[in-house]
Amino acid sequence: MTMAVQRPEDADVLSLVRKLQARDDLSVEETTALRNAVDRIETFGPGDVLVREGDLLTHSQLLVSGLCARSKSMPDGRRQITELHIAGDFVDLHGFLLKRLEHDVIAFSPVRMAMVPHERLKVITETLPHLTRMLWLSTLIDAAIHREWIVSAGRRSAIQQVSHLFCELLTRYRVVGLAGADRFPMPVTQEQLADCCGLTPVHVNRVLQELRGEGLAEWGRNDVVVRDLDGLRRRAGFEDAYLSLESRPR
Amino acid sequence: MTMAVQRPEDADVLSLVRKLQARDDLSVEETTALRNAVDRIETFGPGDVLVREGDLLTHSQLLVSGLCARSKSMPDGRRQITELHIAGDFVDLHGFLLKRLEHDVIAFSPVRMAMVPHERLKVITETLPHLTRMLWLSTLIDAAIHREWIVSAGRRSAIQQVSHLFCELLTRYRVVGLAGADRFPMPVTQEQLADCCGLTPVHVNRVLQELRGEGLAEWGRNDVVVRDLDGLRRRAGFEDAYLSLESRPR
DNA sequence: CGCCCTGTTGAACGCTGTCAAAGTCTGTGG
DNA sequence: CCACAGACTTTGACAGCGTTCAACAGGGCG
Repeated sequence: MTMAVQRPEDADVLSLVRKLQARDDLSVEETTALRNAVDRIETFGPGDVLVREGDLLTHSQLLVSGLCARSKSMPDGRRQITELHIAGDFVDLHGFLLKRLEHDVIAFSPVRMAMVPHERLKVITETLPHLTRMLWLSTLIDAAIHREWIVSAGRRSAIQQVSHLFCELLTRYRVVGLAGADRFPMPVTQEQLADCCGLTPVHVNRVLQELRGEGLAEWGRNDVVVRDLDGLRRRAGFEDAYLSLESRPR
Repeated sequence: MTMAVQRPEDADVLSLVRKLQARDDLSVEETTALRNAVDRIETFGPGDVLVREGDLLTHSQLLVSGLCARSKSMPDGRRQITELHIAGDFVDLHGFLLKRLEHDVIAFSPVRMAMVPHERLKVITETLPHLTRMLWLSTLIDAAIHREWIVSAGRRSAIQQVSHLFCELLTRYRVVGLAGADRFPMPVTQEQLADCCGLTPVHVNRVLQELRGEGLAEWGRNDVVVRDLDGLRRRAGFEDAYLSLESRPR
């Protein structure tokens, strides 16, 4: 897939600002600093590798639009996805301090990435402590999501795992204002969904049929339609506390 | 179990300093700031709850000695542990910005905790940017460990999971200088180990027998003896890159 | 001495994986 | 407009890893 480079615009940080504002107020100075931290915009297509495992990193990438995933590959070729990222997520802010990631970040759809040089992030840590804490917070929410995925993989049944993931994504899309009334974007194959849940594509297929049969959710080519949110939450045992949706001083 | 309160000493931050120094140099000013951030020391016993899910937090706790765990409880009473913490780990530094944790932190052994008021952490973020980044880094390593556990729970067999956990703990204990030549402390029941791996205690028991039978590792009441580290690593597919053991400017 | 927690063992069950094949959709090019 | 290729989805039969259930053993501690 070809890659295009563009000039950044104010709209590019909108989803990130929404995401952070849901957890604490941001000042104008802070939102401006985020906007100015963006060096350029690049676009990629499905399957493109945005960050390769082990590479030394100099930029962090903010997902402006589209869907991407953190994917860990095993020696035998099997894969496990450890997080899905939607607009407003800094897909490799972890790389700002880790310097190398131990996994790939790959695009699941056409994506627009805002490139932020680590040097500018460093300046933020030296001049804007509250904004620094908010960026730190965003990585802590990533960690909380990781923990919930550990519970899913370790203790939930296949149908609960898929249900839980759907609840999580609907909630996160709502935070940035990108969910429909009862649906959210999901441009993902069943094989990729299987890699999220640690299942096989065959079994994911059966689970999706069961979810449809129970009237809970329907899997489409590009999105998921939630037919019965309460039922889905109950099926999943979903509680949104781990997403830290309270606005409070941080 | 009774709780005792004591005055902090320099030695209380030693393991943390070692852990951070393994990733980047710390200045004297920074190590002093860490030492002065400690308000008091408290001790707890096995089974004690150090942090309860949902509580509003005002301090973060640095584990000085002993072993503790992040534990998520499900409605049906089953549990999943999402991380084990050893000396030098800030068990709820995440709580500094999340303000509430979505899981419990429990002691697995007698533990010594250094209590650090959030107010003092906030001052660090406002005056010591590099130390702030190092503390942030420590939470990013937690997240990397979480991701590895997702892979374990999602894609590794039971014996690989247990082997991988042993490799991880031996490596982390070595960083803070608390591992023996071929062994590390593990004051944990098989049921608790099962909660780490998303398995049943019965199956964990069989896996431990298999590891012993293959001459890879032996499970003791208070520690694990690694008989064949290379073999264990191969069995687990263990790579230590996710622990960010390179010292470099951050 | 006796309780309770922890560890151990065996047998049967079942969720999910594996394997194989057929069906469907979509974009492409003739 | 149709034929075709390739990726994705769907289905069925069967196997296996890990669970469940039950019973028993061992050991620390009151």
